[in-house]
Amino acid sequence: MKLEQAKMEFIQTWGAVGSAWGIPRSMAQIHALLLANAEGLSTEEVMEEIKLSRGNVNINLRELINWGLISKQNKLGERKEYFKANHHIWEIAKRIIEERKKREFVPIQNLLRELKATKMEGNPSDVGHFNKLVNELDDFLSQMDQLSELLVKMKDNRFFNQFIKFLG
Amino acid sequence: MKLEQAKMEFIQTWGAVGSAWGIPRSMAQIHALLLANAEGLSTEEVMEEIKLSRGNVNINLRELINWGLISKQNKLGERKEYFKANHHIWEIAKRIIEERKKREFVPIQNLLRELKATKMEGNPSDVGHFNKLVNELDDFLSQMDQLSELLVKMKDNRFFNQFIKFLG
DNA sequence: TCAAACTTTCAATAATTATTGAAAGTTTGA
DNA sequence: TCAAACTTTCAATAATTATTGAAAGTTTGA
Repeated sequence: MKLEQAKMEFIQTWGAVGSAWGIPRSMAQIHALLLANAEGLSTEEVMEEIKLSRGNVNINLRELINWGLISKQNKLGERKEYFKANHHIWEIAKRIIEERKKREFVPIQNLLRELKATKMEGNPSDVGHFNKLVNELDDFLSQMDQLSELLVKMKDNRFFNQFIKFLG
Repeated sequence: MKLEQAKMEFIQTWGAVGSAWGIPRSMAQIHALLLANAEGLSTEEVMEEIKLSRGNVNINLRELINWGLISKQNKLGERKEYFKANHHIWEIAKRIIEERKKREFVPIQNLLRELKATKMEGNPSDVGHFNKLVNELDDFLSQMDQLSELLVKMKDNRFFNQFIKFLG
């Protein structure tokens, strides 16, 4: 199989999976493209490789920078900006976990904390059920939070491997 | 605060967070509503409480059943079907993890496995970089898979708590 | 067998989200 | 200071996804 072909498949799949989360397909595709290339690419090159408009590429490159998944590069004597992926898998995972936490955990945790602090009026047994739910969810989310902290502290597969082996 | 009001806030937030993943807002809202009620509700009641059309409620109730997050209930002497949430947090988490794995891990893992098995043609250093990426990603995803298996095996917060305390 | 009570389907539509591309903006070096 | 080389913005549009609601389908018990 030609390398180019393999890269394209990788980009397609990463894009599809990304959009199954809430990540825009183009953003995921651009990320995949940059991951697949050791060197940084320019906006033009990205546009060319995955057939996206200038605006789209510009916006999504910025977003990838915000996520901490890629960074700008300047080549000596060139004015053009190049974009290079962060290639350390654990770093990538860390960034993605953090971004998803922001969107998927924090809002619900904030609400739960608020609800816990509130005295409910209503049928006591219904109130009881609801408070139980709020408490259990909050506990659960705190646990997940702690787990993600642990994960984020790990630096590579090797450490993780031991950790898993130890528990399994 | 009135219980009803609190439930509504919970439903709203759960819906918003859900749609920040790939989960349809209505599906997440219906789930939240059923979680918040100890007893099962009928299609009519769900429609009434969160102002959704019959079709929408029907489809999303079915999807929640597919996810294993709710189940049908029949009340003695009544023809109507009632829908009741699974209220065990760890069960809920397990189902969600499994569904998300299907959508977010399996497709990329399949591709990676395929790519690993393929001999690439191209510039050796580019091929090297790409193969390294494929291998590292595959390793990483396997690890996450193992972690999720572990999580799913835990039955409640208490066990998880010890586990976390031990590691932290 | 029939009508009432219910559930399901699905084409049409609405809502949301992503994308385009041209125009405006910025930076650079001569 | 100016024009060339580049980046950014954003209104218009396209694409996708969710929702509606009426009609069709199914089940029940008399």
